[in-house]
Formats: sequence, C-alpha cells, structure tokens
Amino acid sequence: MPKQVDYEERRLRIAEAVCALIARSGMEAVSLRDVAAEAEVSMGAVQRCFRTKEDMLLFALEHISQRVSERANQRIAATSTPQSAATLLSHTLAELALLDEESRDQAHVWLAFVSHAPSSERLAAVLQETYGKLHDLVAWLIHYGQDTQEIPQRLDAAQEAQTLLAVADGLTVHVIAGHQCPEAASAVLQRHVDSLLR
Amino acid sequence: MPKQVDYEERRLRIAEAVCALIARSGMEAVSLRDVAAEAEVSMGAVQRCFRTKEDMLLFALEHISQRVSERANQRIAATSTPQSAATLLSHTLAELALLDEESRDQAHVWLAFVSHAPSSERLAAVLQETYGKLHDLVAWLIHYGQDTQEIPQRLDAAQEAQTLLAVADGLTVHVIAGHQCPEAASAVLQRHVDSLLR
DNA sequence: GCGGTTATGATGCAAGTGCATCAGAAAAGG
DNA sequence: CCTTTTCTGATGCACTTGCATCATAACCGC
Repeated sequence: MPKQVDYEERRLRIAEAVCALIARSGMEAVSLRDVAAEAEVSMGAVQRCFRTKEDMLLFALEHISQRVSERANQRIAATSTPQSAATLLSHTLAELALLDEESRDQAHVWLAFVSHAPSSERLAAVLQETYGKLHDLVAWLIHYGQDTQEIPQRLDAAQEAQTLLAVADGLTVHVIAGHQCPEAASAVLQRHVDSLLR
Repeated sequence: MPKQVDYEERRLRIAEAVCALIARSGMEAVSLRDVAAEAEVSMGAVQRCFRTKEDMLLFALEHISQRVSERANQRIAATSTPQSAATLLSHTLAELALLDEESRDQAHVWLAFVSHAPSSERLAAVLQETYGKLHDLVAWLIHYGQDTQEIPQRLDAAQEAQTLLAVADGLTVHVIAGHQCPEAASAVLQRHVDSLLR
C-alpha cells in the first residue's frame, strides 16, 4: 500500500489559509498560488485536495460557518455555572456579531462570502443553511428566557430572533465599514437585548 | 479649440456600468474591458476618464453613496402632504435598507464595497462618511418624532439611530444572503419602528 | 481649408490566473 | 531488493488582467 495522507487535515489547513488571505486582502486576492504559499503546501497539493477553486472556497465557507455555529453552541452547552437567560442571550449574540478582535477575520470572510453569494448558488445554499441554524438558536434562547420569566410572554420569539440577528449582522457591517468601533457596537447590542427584558 | 467631451456624463455612465457588473457577477468580475463593453465605450475612453481602476471603483462607490443619500433626503424634503413622523421614519429606513426590487443592485454593490473596505483605505473613508450622514439623518428623524410626541422623550435619539441603522443593514445582508425575502425583512423593520412608538 | 489640439481605440506587454500534465519521489507489500 | 500504487511539485498552456503606447480621427478657431 502506498503513501497515505490525511486529506481532511490538509483541507482544514488550506481553508485556514483561504480565510487568512481573504481577511488580509479581500476575496479577489485569493489565487491558488497564494493559498498554497500561505498554507505552506505546493500548488499541486491544493489541486489534489480540491478539484476546482470554487470547491475550495465552498469548503472554506463551510469551515467558518461550522466554527461560528459551534462556538455559539458551546457557549450555551458549556454553561457550567447556570447563568440568567438574559446574559446567555447577550453573550451568544455578541459572539455571533463577531465583534471581538479574534473574530474580526471571520467577520471579513463571512461578509466577503455574503457579497459573493448572488454569483454562486452553492455558496448561497451554505449561507442560507447557516443562517437558518443561527435563527433557530436565537429563537430557542428567547424561548428559554420566556420560560424563566425574564422575557415577556407576549413577544414572538421567532420575530424577535430575526430582529436580533439583523442587529448583530448590521453591527458587524458597521464595524467592518469603520462606522463604529467594536465597543460601541457591543453596547448597542447589549442595549437592544436589555430592551427585550422588562 | 479641439473636440470637447462631457467627461462628467461619461464618468456617470461608466459608474453605472460598474454597478451593473458588480450586481450581476460580483466585484472580482469587474475588469476594465468588461466595464468598457457594458458602458458601450472603448477601453481607451475608460482609461482617459479614470487614471487607475481603483479610481474608477472609488467614483462608482461615491456615485451610489450619493444616490442612496439623496433618495432618502428627497423622501423627506419632498413630503408635500405632511405625514406622521412615524411613517416618515419607517419609509426612509425601508429605502435605506435597499429592500425593494429596483434597489437590489445597489444593495449588492454596497455590500461588495463594504467587504472590500478593509483592503482600501480610500473606499473605507467614503463608506464612513456616508454612514455618518445616514446616522445623522435617522437621528434627526427620531428627534422629529419626539417633537411630535410620537416617540417617547426618554429614548436617546443617537443610540436608537445606531440600532435602527444596524437593523436596516442587517436585513439587507439577510436578503442578499437569501435568508429572508424582502417582504419579511420589510415586516421586521416595520415592527421594530413600531416598537419605538408607544 | 488648415493647423493645432484633444480624444480615440486598437494593439502591445508583462504579469498573473486557473487548470492540466507528467516525470519522478515516497511509501508499503511482496 | 523490487513492484505497485499513491502523491508531489514543477512546468506548460491558454487566457485574462491593468496599464502604456501611438497612429489616427475628430474637432474648432482661424
């Protein structure tokens, strides 16, 4: 039996390289050569992992989608010390808004993919699915808050989730566009969550 | 005196072509040749109008920034039949969210520029300025609503303006990403404006 | 007309693109 | 050892890119 290679690991490594490149210099700066250099593999290796460039981008998007979702989910599951539903909600949303320094790259990448969704049906499908999951997550958190009496029953969880997600994404846009600093965005988000309570 | 040409008009024509291309197939599909073809001028003409490609993109961004701002401002100024501050606010925001069919292209273009702002300081500057204007506009509208007693005095106009803008932009993102249809987004926006009244 | 100025668009060019190809390296079984 | 099979990375290729060049065309005051 001949040489065997862990393709999954390499794919991940390449996906990370793609994200780093997008974050650093935008999506149109992503070429197979640059990706290979960034991932410190040869171009041939990249081509072996992904049949086409689009496949590669798609995988990278799936990768960061998964990372974002997972991070939010863990934040909830790993709540050892039981927190109030309100803080859980606001922390989760702050995470989803990708405001902190170390998520900045992911925010760039995410936005880059959104803005290219109209030109690629496959990208659009992944985005749609991820947004669906995030919506369900936020809606669930609101329901939870209603169960603990922190959030008024009269509110429609699904509708409020849409608004909350929109606020989070809008703030991401504002930060990337330089219209707001992350701290101000964080405050706006917090204020809006607070307005749901009471 | 030799041939004279209306450069301003041609620049606008080219800017429109750039926007059409971005909307149709994304920002990395914008090449000087394609722009020239779309604008139905020769490549030489494009090069004469803009020293570099970046200059061209910058002009295109300024163009649509101006269009969006102007449209919102006109909506307000041209209110012959005096409307309630509330409907004025919600209509203006619906316009800013670029939800209707004919603004869809502008939404794509806007988002494309935002996602490239990190790689170009000049683009970022234009975006920042435009966002500043839009914020002031929305804040003014809220103040106006407070003057007419439609919006509670206790609300901080500047803060609510940030949130409203974020909701609008977030919904734009959601529509482009295919997570919501324009009608649903419109409803979310309307609901959030309503929550400010009362 | 004519001269002088400006605009035009075809062409050239070097660099970069995604993808295909293929001689050879590497590894594991015989 | 050698064979067999997988993997590698350099190279080639056709194409596109942004930008520079320049002979020619278009124009207007004279």
